[in-house]
Parts: sequence; C-alpha cells; structure tokens
Amino acid sequence: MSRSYWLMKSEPDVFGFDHLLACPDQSEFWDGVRNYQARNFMREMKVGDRALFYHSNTKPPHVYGVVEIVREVAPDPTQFDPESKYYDPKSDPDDPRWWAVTVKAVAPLKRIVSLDDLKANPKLADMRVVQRNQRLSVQPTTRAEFDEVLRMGGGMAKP
DNA sequence: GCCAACGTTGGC
DNA sequence: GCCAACGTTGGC
Repeated sequence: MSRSYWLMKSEPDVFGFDHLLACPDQSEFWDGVRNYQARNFMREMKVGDRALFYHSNTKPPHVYGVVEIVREVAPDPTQFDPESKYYDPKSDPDDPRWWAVTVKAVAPLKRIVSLDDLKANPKLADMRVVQRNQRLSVQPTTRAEFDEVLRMGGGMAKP
C-alpha cells in the first residue's frame, strides 16, 4: 500500500488532539484552512494517508499524535457562512475556493516530540516545520521523517 | 507581547 | 505588474 505522509498543525487551545478524540467517530472535517499552498496539499491527500498532528502556539510546540485521512477534499462550508470567522465573500459557490479533508485520530504518541527535539535531529533537517520560514499549517513529510518522529515519540500509545 | 517571515490586497 | 500597506502565523 502506497500512502503519503503529512504534518498538520493545530492550536491545542482551539482544536487539539483531545478535541479530535472527543468527536463522533474521532473524526473531524479540517475546515478553516485559508492558505492556497496548504489547500493544495490537502487536495493531494488520499484516504489512508497519515499525518503527524502538531500542536502549535503552545509551550513547547510539539507533535502529539497521528491522524489518518478518512475522506478526501470537499468544499469547506465555512467559506460561505457570513457568521463564520472563516467566511470568504470572494469565494464562488459554483467554484469553491477552499477545500478540506476529514481526519480521524489514530493514536497519540507515547511521548510528545517537541519542536526542539525535531530541530536537534539531523535526520529531520529538511522538515518544513523545523525551518523558520515555513509556516504552512499543512505540509508533506517523507515516510522516513514520519517514522523517525514516531520512533522519537516511543511509537503510538495503545488506544 | 514582540516581531520576523510571509501572503494578500489594492492603488497606481 | 509593481510594490507599499496590512494581516496572519507562530516561535520566542
């Protein structure tokens, strides 16, 4: 099976891994992405792909767990909702601008892997998340990088 | 709270 | 199409 690997950021105060676990079926639509490059990466995602779930804007920033793509991109309804903070009046309902996948929690890591830990590992030097000028909230990783982060985190915790 | 690094917007 | 102004991200 050929799956691709990704990293997806979220602020734990807004929507952390624990929020995902509390969702029905431990799944949630990844709405609110308003960056074209991040959107384009989501368009490439296939069911069965896996992503590192990264907690940003917290001390320390860290990889917390693993999620799996369970539905490929669909139009993000929040772009058409004037009440939503993600409302985009320029998006055409006949040609939606913003799309998102649905992710499902797989498991937390046994131990979180902090950004400092990622930066300290030469095998991860090419990961975007360790580079100051790469703030994408959705980004690709290689399988080797993904596996290395899991190893650093002691693997996935048993459900 | 600060601010560097980007991305977007809009006047020209 | 340029680029200044502005907004956002996200580590620190």
